Parts: sequence; C-alpha cells; structure tokens
Amino acid sequence: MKKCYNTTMKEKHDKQHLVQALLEWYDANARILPWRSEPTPYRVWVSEIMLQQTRVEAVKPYFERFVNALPDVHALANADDDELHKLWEGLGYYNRVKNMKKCAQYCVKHYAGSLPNSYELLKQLPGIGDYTAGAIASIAFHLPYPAVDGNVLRVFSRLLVSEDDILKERTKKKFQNIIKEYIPIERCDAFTQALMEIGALICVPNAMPRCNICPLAEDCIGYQSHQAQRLPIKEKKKARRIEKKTILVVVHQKEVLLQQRAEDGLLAGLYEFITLDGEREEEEVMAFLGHERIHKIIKLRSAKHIFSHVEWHMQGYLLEVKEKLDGLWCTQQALEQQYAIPTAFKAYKDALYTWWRTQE
DNA sequence: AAGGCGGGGCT
DNA sequence: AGCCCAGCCTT
Repeated sequence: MKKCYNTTMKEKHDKQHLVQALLEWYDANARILPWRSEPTPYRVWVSEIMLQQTRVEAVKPYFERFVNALPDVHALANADDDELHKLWEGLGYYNRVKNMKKCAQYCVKHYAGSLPNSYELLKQLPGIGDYTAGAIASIAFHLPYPAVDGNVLRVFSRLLVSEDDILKERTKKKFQNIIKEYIPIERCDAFTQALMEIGALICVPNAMPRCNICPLAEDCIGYQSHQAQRLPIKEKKKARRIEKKTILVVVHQKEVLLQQRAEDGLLAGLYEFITLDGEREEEEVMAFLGHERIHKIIKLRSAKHIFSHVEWHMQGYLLEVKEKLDGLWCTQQALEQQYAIPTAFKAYKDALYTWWRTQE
C-alpha cells in the first residue's frame, strides 16, 4: 500500500523570512566553540578538516592541542609525520592530516603561507572538497558560497520535503544550487554555521526533530505537513565484513615491539603491535617467533573494533621474550609521546600497561 | 557510481 | 545492533 503524502498546498515557505529567523536564532543560541572565537583562515581550515564526519565534542580537545602545537601554515608544513599522527591519534581518518601537510606545503610554496581567498582555489587543495571549500570561503573569507554537509542536507530535505536520496552526489549539487539563493551576502559566515547549528541542535539526526522549538517551523513544509520526521531519504548501507586478527604484544623488560603500518590503506603509517591475519593458536604464535626465544606467553582477552567498512575480531597474546629480536622496540615514554597507535589496539595497550605495572 | 577510510555517541 | 556524524579520494 502506498502512503499518500499529499498536502493541502497551503504550507508556507518564505526565503527572506526563513533566513532572518535563522540568523536571529543563531545570534542568540550559537554555541561557544574554540574555532569560532578567532575565525582566521588557518583555524577555520583546521577545524573544518577535523569536523569532517566527526562530532563537535570529539574535535574540541584535538583542535586546541593542534593549533597550539602548530599555530600556522608554516609550522604545519614543516611538522614531522610522527608528530602529526600523534596530534591526530584517536581522531580517525588519518589521511586527513596527511593531506593537510601537503596542503600546507603547497600554500607555503604558491601562496606565501596563506590559504587562498577563493572557493575554486581552495577546492583544488588536497582534502578540500565542495563542503570544506564552501565552509572556509564563507566563514573565513566572507564569500557567498554554500557549505552543504549532512546537517544541511537533512535540514533542507525537511524544509522543502525532498524525496531525493541525500547520499547521492546529484542531490548534493541540487541542494548547493538551491541554497545559493538563500545566502545573505553580508552574513554568509553566520548563515553557514547557523544551518549546521540548527541541524546539530534542533533538526537532529537519529531522534525526533525538535520542531516545537525550531525557529524555522513557520517556513518548514516538512513540519507543516507532518513529514519532517520521516525525512531525509537515505539508501541503506551495505554490511561490514569481518576480519580476524591475532595481536602479539611482544615485551622485553620495559620495552614493547612495534611495527609501522603500510603507507597506504587502513590506518596508513600509524604504529601497531605485531599483527597477524587470521585467528592463530598459541602454538602457531610461538612457532612464528621461535619457541626458543620465548620466556612466557599469556593469552589475552579477545577484542572487537568496528571501523566503517570492516570489523576486526582480535585475539591477543602477550609474549615475554628472552632477548630482543630485530624490530622497533619502544619504551612506555616513547609510546606515549612519539608513536601514534590507533584506537583499535586499545584493549592490548591496556593489557601492556597492566603487565608493566606487575613488573614494577 | 561505489567503495575505502576511524571512532564514538545515540537510539 | 544500527545509524550518523561540519566528507573526501580513488577506482
């Protein structure tokens, strides 16, 4: 049976009124966020990269630490890769920070260490797509470009009752063109942020939209026709695959054996404990390292880590070896200050610390 | 057009 | 257990 969403055609939607209501609400309700206090191009850029697919609350502590350690484009361009990974450790999508360094080096070479004051030029930089170029252009440079992220797609799907799949590229282009017509030239920075703020605080995902306190309800066709809640339209994502891994925490006195991951692919360039594909038995693990080298082996608890597209089911072993085999041996201090370990290994990092404590 | 790429918080 | 987040890049 097909549900009918026909409306009485008397819903109201007035661009000027909507924008005015949005900006008034934003002026009174905008959260105080670190990158809003001093919206220089560099700080806006750093914040926007960090905020890609990442919640505001997760970004806050990383942002402060990052801009303190690397206060400008030149500092970032000259930063060491291990230092960058350490500053990004736990934030995810590590390719973002690698692209930022490339970007910084390019800006030093071609733009005298500044970000370009142009949407088109911004978009040519690595890691800056339609959304981020629009966000930097509007927020940092006060240029009238739309910044269409997940929040904005959701808000406008509901405002206009759009049945388009918001995951489609075509839908994003369509909304970019629509939203251009709403941008108040003199306040394009506030407009960009206000739309996302409404999306984050009022027109929320994963829950009932708070239409009762929404300043846009008067101009929201979705609200007026009681369809806000069922929108936006999104195709379902495919299921994740499962990969089994065996994690070897190899220790000798107060040091642990690490290895660096490949420069491409998942968690590229970060450090990890010795990781084997598949689920390995204790006997197999001992043979891998050489029985004669092993002083002690302890089976650790199994652990699971969920990435976007894959799920790791891990079994860990702690192995105390009689002497150091070849490889990157690392003290607790180096582990904390130098080498970035992805969160996936947290359970085994915890086990390592427990082991070290028992050795004191 | 589709899939790779983190991690966490919410329902 | 799934959904989604101030998305972008490669294939």
